[in-house]
Amino acid sequence: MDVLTPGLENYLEAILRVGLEKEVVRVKDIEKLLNVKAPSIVESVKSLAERDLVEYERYGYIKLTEKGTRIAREIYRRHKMLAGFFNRIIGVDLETATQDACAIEHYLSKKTLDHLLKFVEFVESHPEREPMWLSSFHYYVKYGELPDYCRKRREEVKKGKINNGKEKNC
Amino acid sequence: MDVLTPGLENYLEAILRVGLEKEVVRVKDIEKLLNVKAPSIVESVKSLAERDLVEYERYGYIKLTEKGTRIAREIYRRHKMLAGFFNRIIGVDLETATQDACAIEHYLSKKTLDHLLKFVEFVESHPEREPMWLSSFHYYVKYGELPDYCRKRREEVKKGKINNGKEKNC
DNA sequence: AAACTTTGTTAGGTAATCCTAATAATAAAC
DNA sequence: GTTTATTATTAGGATTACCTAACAAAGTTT
Repeated sequence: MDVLTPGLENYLEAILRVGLEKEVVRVKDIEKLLNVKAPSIVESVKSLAERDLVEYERYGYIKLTEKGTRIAREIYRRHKMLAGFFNRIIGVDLETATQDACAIEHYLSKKTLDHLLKFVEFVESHPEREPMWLSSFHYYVKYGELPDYCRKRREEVKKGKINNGKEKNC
Repeated sequence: MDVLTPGLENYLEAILRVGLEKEVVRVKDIEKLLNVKAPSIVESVKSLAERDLVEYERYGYIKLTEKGTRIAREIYRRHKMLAGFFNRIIGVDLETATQDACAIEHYLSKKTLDHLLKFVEFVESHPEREPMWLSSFHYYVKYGELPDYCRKRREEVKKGKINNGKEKNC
């Protein structure tokens, strides 16, 4: 089950991410990516090596094993999903979204992660254009009020002119 | 600033929550609520007392100070918002939603929390009935496919019969 | 009020993550 | 091929947040 602590998950993910950009992964790369000092990294990489998730020899490169790669990809998928959710749906800037995804990605239950993933898929199932309600939400966040076409519609609903009950938030 | 560690935030919140249900708050109440052994609680309550967030004397009751109450309420608001988001919007059962809210509530940035709150408000701004797209999403999560009326509509869009570009996910 | 039960405290310990300072290995430059 | 610079490791410590076991106080029963 969940043998991996949040910290170790984070290192595993970082190793994968560095590996996507560079030929080889070294301690200093992780140092930069995670803003963590070298000794912490060495310690954690050793721990990952004990679990057969990475191969590592003193002063050498850090390489994910097959098992490590599999798990790291899983974690990274989670990360991207969460960051995308915060950024594209909730409307937070990418940097904050990424940071917050990092902060919570190791703590959510499988079930919630699954539902969130489905939510993102659902919302973005037609990626050519975002759903109307979502645009409306982004407008709401930005300007603090529902956009014009919504207000108008609401007035009408209020006056009883429209009430098909099929639309919410506009 | 964020002087409060995640753990302490959690105890503060727990004290508030117990206080909402019972006249007085004691160590054993927190013990039950958080599933944590007494010594951990005593330790943390002492720490909260040092910060003037609670009043506490050995073998006595635990009482939030004014400042403590203010902060605890803030934290609890966050908690409820997140649990509600997971439960009512993302569609996770209440127990899981609550658990996951607990797990992440101390780690999210102010910005993201703010956007999430707005999102919940936005979605539930007409609480009499949930938005159509949300019902559609819940159906999607449950049955793995878009509900009938959506599929039908999609077919029509595909055939070029409809394409007003104003609707997504149905 | 003595005995028992419940509750709270202290002391001491563990695990996960981080750190600094000192040391060692490797790589680069002269 | 020494010297220098970069990079990695070890040793030792701090913090947070838990725990168990032993003890102490408060509350309850008879």
